[in-house]
Parts: sequence; structure tokens; C-alpha cells
Amino acid sequence: MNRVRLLVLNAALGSLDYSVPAGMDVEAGSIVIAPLGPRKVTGIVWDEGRLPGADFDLSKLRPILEVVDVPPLSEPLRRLIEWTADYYCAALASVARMVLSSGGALGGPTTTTEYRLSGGTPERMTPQRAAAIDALEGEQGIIRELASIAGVSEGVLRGLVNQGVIEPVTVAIDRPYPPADPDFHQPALSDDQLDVAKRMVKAVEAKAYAPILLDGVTGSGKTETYFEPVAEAIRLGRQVLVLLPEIALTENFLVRFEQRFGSAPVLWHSSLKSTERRRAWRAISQGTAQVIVGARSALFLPYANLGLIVVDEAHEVSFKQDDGVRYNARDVSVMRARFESIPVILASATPALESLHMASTGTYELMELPSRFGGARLPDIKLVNLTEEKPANGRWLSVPIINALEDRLTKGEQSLLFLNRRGYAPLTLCRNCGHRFQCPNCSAWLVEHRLSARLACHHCALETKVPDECPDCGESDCLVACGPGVERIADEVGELFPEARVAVATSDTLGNPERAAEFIAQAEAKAIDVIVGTQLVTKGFHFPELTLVGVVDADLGLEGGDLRAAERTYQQVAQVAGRAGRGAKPGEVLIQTRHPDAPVIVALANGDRDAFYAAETESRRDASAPPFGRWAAIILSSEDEKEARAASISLGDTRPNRDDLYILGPAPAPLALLRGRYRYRFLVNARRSANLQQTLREWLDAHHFPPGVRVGVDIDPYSFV
DNA sequence: ATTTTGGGCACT
DNA sequence: GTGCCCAAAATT
Repeated sequence: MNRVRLLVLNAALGSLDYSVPAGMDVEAGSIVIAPLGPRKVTGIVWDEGRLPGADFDLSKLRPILEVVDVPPLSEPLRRLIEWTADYYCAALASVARMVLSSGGALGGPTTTTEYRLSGGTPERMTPQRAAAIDALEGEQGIIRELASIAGVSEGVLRGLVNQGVIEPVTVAIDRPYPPADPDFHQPALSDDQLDVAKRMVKAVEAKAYAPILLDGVTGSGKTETYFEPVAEAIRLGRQVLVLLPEIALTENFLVRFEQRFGSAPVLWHSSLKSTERRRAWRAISQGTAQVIVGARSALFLPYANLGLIVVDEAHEVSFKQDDGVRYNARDVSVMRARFESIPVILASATPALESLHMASTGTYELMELPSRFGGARLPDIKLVNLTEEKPANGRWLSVPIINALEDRLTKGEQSLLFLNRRGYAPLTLCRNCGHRFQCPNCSAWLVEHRLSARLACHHCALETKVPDECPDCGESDCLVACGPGVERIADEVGELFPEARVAVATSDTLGNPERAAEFIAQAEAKAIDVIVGTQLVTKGFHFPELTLVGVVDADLGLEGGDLRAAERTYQQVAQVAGRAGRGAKPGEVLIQTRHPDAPVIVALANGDRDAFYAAETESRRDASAPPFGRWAAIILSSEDEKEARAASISLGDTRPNRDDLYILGPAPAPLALLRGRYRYRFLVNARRSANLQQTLREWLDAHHFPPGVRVGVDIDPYSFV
């Protein structure tokens, strides 16, 4: 190729043509550096350029500067980038950027300098230096990362480097990962598991596109079952990607993985240190990384030789990315498997209705694990009607749950209380003047966190100390907490049972893998009697001694304008209920609700999954919601309220008028102010037959927006705020 | 996204 | 005419 079309990594630019200097070797997918105005940009060679017809003087083409020394992006990956950009109405460059997300992974030297403590002491000790030396015990990394770990400035550390207290270490970037042994430990599987595993192994051997819905009740051993096709892919020398919804889940997963394969997999998530990220990216692109376990962003990595994708807990909402390119990793996984011609396994105990629908139409192959592993039974589920069993004033646990907790404490068994609200209380107000603490940047209350003695906004980074006086009326000692959060429930348990060992499990307390591992170790060692947790504890955890699950407020998820509210409530409660009775002892689940007759709640109480899905299917059909119709959201935002409103009204005036597409809005978004930006929203409901994306693109492209207005398109939205 | 260009306008 | 600010255009 002597002339190419380059996808430059800049969202506002499309693709640009460049000439290829004689002697330079490029092919489609090559990563290159090219001149752009006075700057240099990274680009991906896309194809042979827009040949004659473009009214551009071809002799003015500028030459590519250099080819980056990494393998070219494969054809299937390039098709995936195109599909994702097209389907989610995003810029090609934005999607491509996720592929090259490693930042420094491209080119560069093969060794890097990291720093660690040398064991010496500085001539002059200062508080910062002492704190840094204390915090960096056993750590190694680049200065910036160490500074962030130690909570001191980079200058402090550079001073220590000069004094020899911190020493540089040369590290090879491409040192290999330990190999995974597919036959390290063969677990005993049930007949059901063996049967399903065998079918999945066949799919891996076939090296063809095969979407599989692995539908197994909680505790049925889905992970051990899909480890078999993973092992087969390793035997065939192919790479495997396992997507997990949360980092907090990986610790438990890693233990099981190491037991099965004798070594840790390659991890990919947003908090990887830059050198680890770079090492992983290169190993993945060279094919030396065998099994990659990652969050959704791992989906866009340039695997050299992918043989299988597993999406674990595939129903999880966190697979939907809600900023930047708004994609659903579950759906994009299926497309990647299609372009790569490989199987993809969606594993869940509570599959999304869309996934079940695909299975029922035969688009996905359904594989079921209907019973729990090792003869454990599914737990008994009972409702607690909160309108009859009222908790005491200022308390949130009803008598049946308190009695059940007491029973478990006496027997030395564990309990789990589930409430999907972080912090102590969702709203704080002044008893004297009624002042409510609200985030100045978002339409949201500040949530009190007693563990950190702070008021925090859950939508932006705002955090303040809890003040001593009301900022409005100046009165002191007048602030009251309204409503429950997990911390408050933990306090309540502590007051009821002072001897009980209570642990709060949320993203605040288990935010990083180390703390999650510590929590799991404690729970397994029975050093915890009662776990109080948010949705984080609904998945993945396996504590054999846990026999009681209490759902503090099953109605919480039903509030708010979420189109999938019923499904999400069903999934969360069913998943958390699934934590009970996984060992030899039977489990009990108590669900507190004010709406014991609501269809979701009834289905949960009866353990009647089919009835719930049947009812939900009908209500989706009536609402023309997925899988029968499709939704999209368009959000216009601006720092200026008037500008946002004017832009949305003017966009509304040019709305397409079609009978296969219904447009609601504009209206202030439910979160009308988010991170300092005022937001207006359109909701689009389209028939399956409508060409939703093309219609939206034509509508938006024809419109001119003022510079301060941002336009976001969310296809198949989950969050309706 | 970032840089360059060019128009309008106040000021000299 | 010069400098400055802002919007629009160009970037291959």
C-alpha cells in the first residue's frame, strides 16, 4: 500500500488519507504515528484510502512518520470497532481508543525503571518521609504511583530517591506470565455439570461462532463447569477472555482459578498500574497471555488468538458502560465472538430477559444447571409484611428478622443483611430549620458516611466533613439522619446484639482487591457473624456457614423511573437469596416489603422464576420495551441551564416524524443537574423494524449545537437518570 | 482535540 | 493600523 486511510485517534476527526513512504511496511490494522498540523497523532491504518473522487490534491498527502512495533489489529477486531461505533452512535476514534487504552503500551523501551524502599533511613526524618516509608513497605512502582499510594507529593519521594532511601530497579516489561495448566486439578463434577461442560468443550473445539446461555441456579457450580471449555481452549493454544462485573468479585474467582489451573490468570482492570497494564497489553497482543480476566474494558483488547469468551454474571447492570462510549459489554461480547468465529458463554442464575428471549428463539443455545451442587438445597423464602410487622421507631429491622438473627448467633451460623444503600443515611436535615444537605453540582442529597465522618455525593466527587452547625440557621447539634444505609443497619445490629461481630461490605469498605480478600478470609474463618452489604454481596460469594439472608427493603429498586426496575429487583433479591444455605445446612431468606402483593415480590416468595419472567415478558411487550421494541436516550447537557433548555427545545422542533419511532421529550432528566451540568433528555421508543441508529444520526447530524452543549446518545439504556 | 485563521471591534 | 477576543474552519 502506498496510500492509506488512517483512523486518527481523535473523536472529532474522521479518517484522513496519508501517503506511505517507500520502504515502509504497513498493512490494514497497523498502528502508526502520523503528522497532523504541527502535531503528531497515533492512528490505525484502516484501508487503502479514498481513491479518485475525493476533491483533494493527492500530491499534498503527508507521509506517515513511523510504524509502531506492535502486531496490527486483526480484521475481526477492526470489524468490531466499526460495529460498536455504528450501533452505539459513537465516533470510530472513541471506540478505537479503548483498544489502545494502554496509553504507554505502544512502542517504547522494553525495560522500565520502578522504585522501592532500599531499607535505609534518611538523614533528616520528616512526617511526610516517615509516612511514605511506612506506606511503601513491600510496594514497587513508578514515582507517581508510589506517591499516590503513600499520599505524599512526588517531590517527597524524589528527595528520598536522592538520599538512597528509595532505590531504582530495572524491570523487564515483557517478562512472561506463569502458564495455566489445563489439567492441574480435575474437579469432581455432577452429571449435570459434566453434560453441560462436554457440550461447551465441543463448541470450543468447533472454532465457530456459538452463543451459549449458561442458565444455572445460584450454587449450581457454573464457574467450575465453564472452567472445562476454558481448559480446552488452553489445550488448543488459544486465548480465553473471562469478563467479570466487578473487581471485588475477582478475589474469590482467582482462588478458584488457581485451584483449577495452578496459576493466576492475567488481570485487566482500570486500576492496574501502568507497567502491569503495559505488560498485560503486550502479552495479550502477542498471544502469550492465555487466560485474561477483566472488567468490561478487557473486551476491546487486541487478542492475538482468541478462542472463547465467558461473560460471568451476564445479567449484571455494571456491564453497561455509562460514560464515554455507552456500550453493553454483554452484547458486544456476542458480536466479538461472531466476528472472531468463536463461542461465547453468558453465565447467570438470573439471565436478562433479552438473553432468555434469544435462547427461546434458538438464537442462543440454552444450557441449564437446574440444581445446586453437592446436594445443597435452595433456601426457603418468606415475606415480612412491613405494614404489619413495623420495626420500632428509628429502626429498620422487623421482629422476624431480629429473631432469625438471634437464632443464627446462638447456633454460631452466619447471617447476611442486604440493603442497596451505601453510607449511614441517604438524607441529612436540620431539625431546627429544615435545611437539607444537597450536592451543589448534582440534583442529589449528600449521603452521610459515619465511618469516614463525611457527607458525600454519590454522583460526583464531592465530599465534605459533617459540620458542627447547620450552615443555614447556625444552630448546633441539630442534624438528623433520615432513612437507612448499610452503616446504620450495622449499628442497629450492634445495638441489638452487642456481642455480634458485624462487617459492612460495600464498595467503600471492599474497594480494592486486598481489602476484599481480607473480608472473604475473615468471613470464611467465621470471624464475622453478620454481614451488612449492598449489591456488592449479591454475587459470587460462597460462604458455606451462611444460613440466613435478610433483605431489608425489597421495594427500594421498584422506585424511580427505571424501565427494568422489576427485573433488577428480581435479580438482586434472587442473587442475594442465593448466598444462603450453600453448604450442608439449609438456608432461610426473609424479605421485608411494604408491597407483598406486587408481582415481583410474589414471584420471589414462591421461588417461581418462570412466572416472573412470563409476567415481565408481557409487560415488556405492552410497553414495546426490549426485546420487543427498543429504547434510546438522548441527553443534552450544558453548564448553563438556559442554553441546555434552548438547545433541547430547538432539537425537539426538528424531530423526525415516523410511525415506527416515538419520541418523548425534551424534559429535564431525572438527574437534572449532574457534575455541574444541566441535563435535558429525550426518550426514543422504536419498533424492532425501525432503523433507530440511522434515524438518530440523521436527526442529530442535521442540527447545530452551541459549543457549550454536549450531546450524548445512549442506545439500549439501563440507567434512566 | 488542537491549532490556525479571520472578522469585528476598541483603541491608538 | 494594531492588538485582542471569539467563532469558525482546517487538520490528509
